[in-house]
Amino acid sequence: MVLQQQAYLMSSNTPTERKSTYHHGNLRESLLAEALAFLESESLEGLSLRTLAKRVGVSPTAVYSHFADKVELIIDVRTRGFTMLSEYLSAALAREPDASGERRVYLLGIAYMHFAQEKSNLFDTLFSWTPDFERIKPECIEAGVDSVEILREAIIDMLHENGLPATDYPASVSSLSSWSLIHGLTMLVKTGSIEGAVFCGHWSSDFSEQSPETQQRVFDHLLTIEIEGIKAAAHKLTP
Amino acid sequence: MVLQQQAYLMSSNTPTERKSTYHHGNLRESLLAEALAFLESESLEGLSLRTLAKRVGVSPTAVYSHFADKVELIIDVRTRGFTMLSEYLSAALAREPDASGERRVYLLGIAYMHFAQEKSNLFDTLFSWTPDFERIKPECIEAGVDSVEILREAIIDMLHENGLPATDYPASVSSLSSWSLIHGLTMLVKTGSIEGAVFCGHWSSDFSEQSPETQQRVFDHLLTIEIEGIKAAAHKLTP
DNA sequence: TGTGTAAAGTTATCGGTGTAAAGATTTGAT
DNA sequence: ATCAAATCTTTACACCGATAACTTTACACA
Repeated sequence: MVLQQQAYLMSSNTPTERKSTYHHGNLRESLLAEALAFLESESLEGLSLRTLAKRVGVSPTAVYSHFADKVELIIDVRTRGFTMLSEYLSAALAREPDASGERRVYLLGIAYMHFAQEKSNLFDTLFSWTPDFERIKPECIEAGVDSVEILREAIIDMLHENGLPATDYPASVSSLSSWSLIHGLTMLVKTGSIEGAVFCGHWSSDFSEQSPETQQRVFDHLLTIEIEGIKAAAHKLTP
Repeated sequence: MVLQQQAYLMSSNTPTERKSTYHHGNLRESLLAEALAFLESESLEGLSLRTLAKRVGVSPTAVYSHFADKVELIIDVRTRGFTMLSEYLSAALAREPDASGERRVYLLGIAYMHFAQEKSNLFDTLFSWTPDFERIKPECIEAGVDSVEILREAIIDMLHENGLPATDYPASVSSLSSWSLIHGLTMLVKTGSIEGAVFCGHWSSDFSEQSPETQQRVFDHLLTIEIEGIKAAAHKLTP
């Protein structure tokens, strides 16, 4: 690393365009960070290796020293994204340490939707894009599983709180049910499918134009249906 | 049209590459049909105007006589797709004309997932792709609303069958809840998110490797939770 | 029955993209 | 000190969406 510092000391040719090192030193990490930064404001569709390389200050094809192709970069971005989602969900629960299981299910649902809105393009990269099956990396699955485990634990506690069977199968099915509901709602809101569909004509205007209170109340009702459903159906959930 | 037929009679230059007409005559329709055919086997990401034009037998830029750009073509493909989805759902109900409301909710859920699997790339085009807000066409919304209306009617009947309030608000919220659940499950299965997440470790293997019976049973349980939830929460659903 | 205008399709071309191949530079182990 | 491996650059190619200027055809109107 001493040698690396020496490299930084080497002077550049032009004063305007100073390129102190031939070797970037941390290119792979920089590219992933830059990709995540890019997705803060622009969609995955608009992401290109060339602009990424330019922003990092490297030649267009330098990327290929660290990623086999564009797909592999996206794959690795996704792993980061899933980790970020898990941390986001954990943070939401940490803000209310003594929350009951049922309350935690609620908090997770809200947090999930918030993440999808705040990191909209990243969320799309996680759930509206899939690599070919054979290219999926175990690290990515690992990162993804964490999120669901958090939900699963909340569900199990909720089942216990209500004196319901909380063995593997009912816990799995209830988790999947809750996740599907929240994920579906999130996607439908994000893609604008709800506008003009369910509520157009039934409400005064589009869903996104409703007051936050109205949106909040609808969300609460959906989760009420979900939780009441789990309570009512739990004893029927046998493999 | 007589003149058009005359045009077809004009001989071509080479015998291998015969181009009988300068004017295609039905290009817009052909392009949309070809795009839908393309999505039968390949993803939206891989769809290009150039290959579309080539398949239809027309120059690369002829597309621009009928579509402002690639986005507009996709927009119109989506309108077709939503119509196809509505028809698919209607057809599923037509096969069981005397089904109860609750039964129809079930049938719609199954049909929705089947459509998403059979027309996977088209489904992605409908729900994982969105044009800029200002480019949305009313025809597309119209076509999309039809599907939800079918579900909404089933839900209303189901509410009536159970002596529950079936006015606008509870019907809307229940519809949204059911749609979200089915849509979320569909997306999670399609993107492979479920593999390795909820069931990895809790079941013997990945979800898609489960027997159809097992998958069916899980689906049934999810819908049981949903329907029981609506029944249990219906009286709480006030605006 | 011409005839001219607008619609429909073509060719040429531009900037941008992913990526393969070959060369230049740096690093680090021997 | 040297040399191979890793890293980055240069060059090049095929493909893509899109624009502009053109040719061809269709059709309304005289």
